[in-house]
Amino acid sequence: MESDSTERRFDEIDLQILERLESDHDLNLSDLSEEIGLSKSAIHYRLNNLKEDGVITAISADLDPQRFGLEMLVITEVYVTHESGYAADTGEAIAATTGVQDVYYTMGDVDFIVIFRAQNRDQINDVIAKLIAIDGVNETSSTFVMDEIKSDGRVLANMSDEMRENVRSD
Amino acid sequence: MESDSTERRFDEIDLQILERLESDHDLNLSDLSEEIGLSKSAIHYRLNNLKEDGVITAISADLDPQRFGLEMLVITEVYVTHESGYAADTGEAIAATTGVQDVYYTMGDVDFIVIFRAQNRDQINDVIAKLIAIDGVNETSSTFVMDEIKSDGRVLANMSDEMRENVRSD
DNA sequence: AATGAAATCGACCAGCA
DNA sequence: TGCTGGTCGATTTCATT
Repeated sequence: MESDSTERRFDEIDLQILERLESDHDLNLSDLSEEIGLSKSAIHYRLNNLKEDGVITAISADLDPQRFGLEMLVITEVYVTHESGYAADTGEAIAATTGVQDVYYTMGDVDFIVIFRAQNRDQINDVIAKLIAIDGVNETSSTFVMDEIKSDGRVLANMSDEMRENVRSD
Repeated sequence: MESDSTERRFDEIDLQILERLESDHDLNLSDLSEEIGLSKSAIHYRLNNLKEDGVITAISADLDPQRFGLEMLVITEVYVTHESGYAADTGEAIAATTGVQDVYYTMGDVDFIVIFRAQNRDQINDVIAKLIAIDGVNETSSTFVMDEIKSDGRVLANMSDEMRENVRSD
């Protein structure tokens, strides 16, 4: 599983395989083989390369948060105190807070944007209290998400034609 | 693949299976079988139920955005005009914008929070221009993400012990 | 809901272009 | 390096409890 995390290029076959598997990995290698017009072994060979190369970071099961009672999604802006220099430690502490899903270190006014899920209001308060207690955190401002209109971490599925062209080898 | 999207409860075995597969589905059913102390068929049986029940929404390949040159992540706040009533149409239009990954309809000051990736500054400008052009959109304010400290959509992995207890059937 | 046996599918290998 | 066909091992399915 090697990965140097730099951009690379893909031929149309790799892009087709990736696009398909990014949406649904529960498939017949035989079907894919026919659709693309390449033997099963060849697809398997390409898949192995894509995994070793770190393009595919994992095969994972996607779970529905609703079925676990996680009906609330909160986006919190975190401001750090001016005195603290680079806020790397603060960022790590935020990321280590139980329940926190995403932590982004941002440019500009706000220092961190934090996203987390909760089953009820008490849990929301708990997380915010933990964030405020972190060394270097000065202030927080939370927004409640009323509707998750789109939440789609897929990479290729969200790429425009132009973006796709930029990674094509042909 | 039935799903009524309501909360349900899980026994410890289901939770163990889900926790494992959420992180890595490149599994060895035999290993899982030994770890958990249940026959391979039984685990497969439970897996089928979890899929049909909509708890597992998909098995998918996770791709590294960096390898596709998507080195920039942007978070944009979108404000709608006061005249437009419920902003459902506006939300759908935002979600349909090419490149956009997440769209959240939020309470309070800001109306939508939009997250998208780009390969270069031109693409960022393109997306923002498209957002402003949408009917009902009044103003946008974008923040550049300098460091993606944590970005982990896994559900069970981010649940606290308390949250986990709340969905346990035992 | 779980089991074991039978059918099916994916992983790997040696060889080839 | 990328692909093929075949073999072995693993998984999915099914009848049965």
